[in-house]
Amino acid sequence: MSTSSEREPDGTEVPPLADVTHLKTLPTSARGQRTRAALVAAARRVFERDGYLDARLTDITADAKCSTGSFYTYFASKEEILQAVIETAQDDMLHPGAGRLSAEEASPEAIIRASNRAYFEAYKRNAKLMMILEQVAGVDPKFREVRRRRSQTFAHRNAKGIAALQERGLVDAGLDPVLTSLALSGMVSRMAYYTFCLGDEVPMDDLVDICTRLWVNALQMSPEARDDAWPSPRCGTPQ
Amino acid sequence: MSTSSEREPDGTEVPPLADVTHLKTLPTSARGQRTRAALVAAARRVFERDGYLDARLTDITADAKCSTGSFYTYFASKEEILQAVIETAQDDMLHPGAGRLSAEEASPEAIIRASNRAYFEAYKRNAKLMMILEQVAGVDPKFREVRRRRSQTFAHRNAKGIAALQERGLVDAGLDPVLTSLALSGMVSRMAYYTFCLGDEVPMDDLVDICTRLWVNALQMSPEARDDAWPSPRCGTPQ
Amino acid sequence: MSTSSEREPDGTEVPPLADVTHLKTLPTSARGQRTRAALVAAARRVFERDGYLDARLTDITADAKCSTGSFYTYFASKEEILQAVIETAQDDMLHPGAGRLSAEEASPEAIIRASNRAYFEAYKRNAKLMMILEQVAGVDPKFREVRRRRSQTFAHRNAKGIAALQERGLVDAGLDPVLTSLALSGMVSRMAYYTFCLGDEVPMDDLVDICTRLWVNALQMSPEARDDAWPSPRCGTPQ
Amino acid sequence: MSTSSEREPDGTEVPPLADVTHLKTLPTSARGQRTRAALVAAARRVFERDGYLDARLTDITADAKCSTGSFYTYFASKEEILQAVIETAQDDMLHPGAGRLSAEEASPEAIIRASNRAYFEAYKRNAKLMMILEQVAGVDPKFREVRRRRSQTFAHRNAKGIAALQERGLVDAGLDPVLTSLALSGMVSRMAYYTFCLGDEVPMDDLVDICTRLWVNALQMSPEARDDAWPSPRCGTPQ
DNA sequence: TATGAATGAGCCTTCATTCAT
DNA sequence: CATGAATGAAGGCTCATTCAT
Repeated sequence: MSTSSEREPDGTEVPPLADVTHLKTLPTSARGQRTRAALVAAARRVFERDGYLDARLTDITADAKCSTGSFYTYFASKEEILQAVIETAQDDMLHPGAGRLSAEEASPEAIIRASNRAYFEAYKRNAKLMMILEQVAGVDPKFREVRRRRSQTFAHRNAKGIAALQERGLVDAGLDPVLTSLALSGMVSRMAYYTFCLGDEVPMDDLVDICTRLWVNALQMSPEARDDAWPSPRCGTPQ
Repeated sequence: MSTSSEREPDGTEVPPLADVTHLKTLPTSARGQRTRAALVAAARRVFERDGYLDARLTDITADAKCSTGSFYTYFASKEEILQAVIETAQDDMLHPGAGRLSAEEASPEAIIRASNRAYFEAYKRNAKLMMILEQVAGVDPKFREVRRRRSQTFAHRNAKGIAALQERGLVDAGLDPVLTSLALSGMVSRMAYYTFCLGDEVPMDDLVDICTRLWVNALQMSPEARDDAWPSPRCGTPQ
Repeated sequence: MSTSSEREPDGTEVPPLADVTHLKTLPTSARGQRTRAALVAAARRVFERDGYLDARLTDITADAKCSTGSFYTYFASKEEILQAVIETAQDDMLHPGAGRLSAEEASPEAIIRASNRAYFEAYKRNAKLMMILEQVAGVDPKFREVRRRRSQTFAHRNAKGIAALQERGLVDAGLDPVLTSLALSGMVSRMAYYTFCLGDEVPMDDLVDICTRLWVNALQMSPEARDDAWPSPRCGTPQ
Repeated sequence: MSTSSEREPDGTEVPPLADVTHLKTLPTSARGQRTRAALVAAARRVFERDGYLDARLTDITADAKCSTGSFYTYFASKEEILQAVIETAQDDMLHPGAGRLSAEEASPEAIIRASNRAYFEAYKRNAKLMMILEQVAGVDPKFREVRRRRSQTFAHRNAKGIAALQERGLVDAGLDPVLTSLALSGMVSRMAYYTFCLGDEVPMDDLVDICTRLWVNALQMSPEARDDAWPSPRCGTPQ
């Protein structure tokens, strides 16, 4: 779990996606850890079933087979357990671990394509949780910030990639890398939301194809450049 | 107010953005219409100030200087008055009335640019209401549907424009016009949300520039085509 | 309609079954009378459909095709229109007009039987209204009084009949005529309530048979007396 | 408390008078049981004072010295606590425990008399609650059913007693035992309602006398039979 | 006389959080 | 550490009645 600040492969620090300063310390005993884990798992089930706002703490504790009092042994509030639930999905979202292509062996387009696919697949796996996050982000500024950090992590990564491609003269140098990354990453995340949260049922391959093509076009990547090996950071993973 | 189905300039019917079948009939007397209008205006103020979920009906009626009972003369619930509030903003969002360029006198790029600018400006004017809509869409499927219809109205418009440009050979013929429109329109609306709802403070001109450039690039519009006059439907207005 | 105090055949005064002192005077114009009658008819329909407590005045005025304001032209309150509705049924209940047997031509038992049958048939015709009356009597002392007067009218009638039979030596002289009448009349009205309000589905003939037999037995009417002509007031009509 | 199905002395099962399937489970801890009992006692007091419909939940919790929230720990609604209140009175009504005469030592008439007296005395003790039950039975079908079951319990008992007397040739064999029991039991319960709920102030002894006499007469019990020992089930307890 | 919009007091219910056992 | 009973503020909604037009 990404409970402490991490570093990207190039050494840039990745800000934690949520404020992980727990009021409650993690339990030391094995039994305590089991109870805490049961609560987090139960909370995810209940949140995904009922939504965050409609979820009752008693449903969570019932599902976790513990008393309401025990809840407060591990979490200070309903909010805090949601944060814990979200954290369990962050690794999966940030480092999907699939489709990682080394820059030496893959062209820029292939890397963008792989990143997009990895993103969409991770989003699909966590779609219900993403809906929860959208729900609370609409209500609670704290979770708007959580979502913003997640977006920025992706946008920074991609901005760096775009800038690198610009330096190598492979893409439109007139594009502001930060705004471009923000826009294109937002485009991909929006598509993911439409498809996996709202259920618009676009086939996975079509999603990957159209987004990759639009990225490549938007960056004005020259035909020859698309096949070039692309040295440094990953790019194309949207926010 | 767009209470009845309308038609686009080209004759296509625009679906109403919300189910305008009121349970409560619109008041006939002038006095009733005044009261109803006062309630809708008050509701908008209160929703924008406190958010939808935290808004209390009594705050609305107090602001509208009428009794709680009068509220229920015109609306069956908080939900229903929100729908009415949203309707009052729909015309402004769908037909900004600014920057309309006739196809005879403007190039495709100019039209896209004008549409994007008009969209961003309308979004800015209604930003708080858009946040409200995001908030309730996260909570209530009925309003997810309202938002979805709004998106689809824009996406359909733009898909038609893209298809027209493809027929004229001015843009990448390999792009699926519907998915492309969905993606690029989503990109623009996401940028609007970042900027005007989350307060990321990007200057209006930069927003218009980057989005227009990315549209043009993504569609692979040839340099000469950008200056072409572009006959039929507007394009570039994002969802 | 029994809007003024009446007299029994023997000259005894029958108390009005409801306080018929109208706050509102009866309308003089033909139009007014039509509207009032429409309201009373509508009220009966709505009360029978929804019950008194759940009936809304607006449903009544809507059914009567007049405005809410007009209601108060004719009635001072919801209570008052219920009284008016009940009055319309009183004649039917008190003077069923069927099965009246002259004492010269009928035996005591035949008269009791005819009275019981007339009562049950009148109750059946007005069963829903009787349920309404039970409902409001449970809630409002004013209507408990209405019901009590109705009971007493029957009980007085019957007490007189029992006393007459006792004088003629045809029935058990040791029975207090008032209490006996109260008990036996109550028995019959209870059976009517079970059957026609609660829906216990006892055939009409069985109802009449069992009640008549129990009356005759309870009074210890001698076999020969049963066939005797029975001079004066009707007897056996329960409360 | 009669929370589980019971058996009559002769082995017949007595149906529970109310659906005792609680949505809320009975509290296990002593503290919980104390609170629940306090609420039920408070509810009875408040209902008897204000009537069911006018009773406010806050009055009940105030009287029970607990918070409004605690009410919902034990009861799902006002309706449900009324059911609980009624149950506490059922034992007293069904098994008054007074005047039970063994069939070996008492005549049929003595048993009827004792049963009537026991019924009237139990009714008097619970008169206010009986009014509440009448009130809600007029409004809520669920409680009409509760009342119906109570009636049927008495009616079944008595029907059995009547049938036994018929078999022994002591009473009119031509009477349908079920309808006869229904009618005579209804007569007694009606008298109880008049006297103890409407306040008609008939002395207890007169009530017992007249009802017993009417029962005995109605059944055509022969003078010698009245003194007979009467073996099996109790009879005369009205509904 | 007819209309129908306006009134507003009143109460049931929820559920995150606390704390005595 | 575990338990689960106790807490209590807060607000949406109804509908009989009034009254200006």
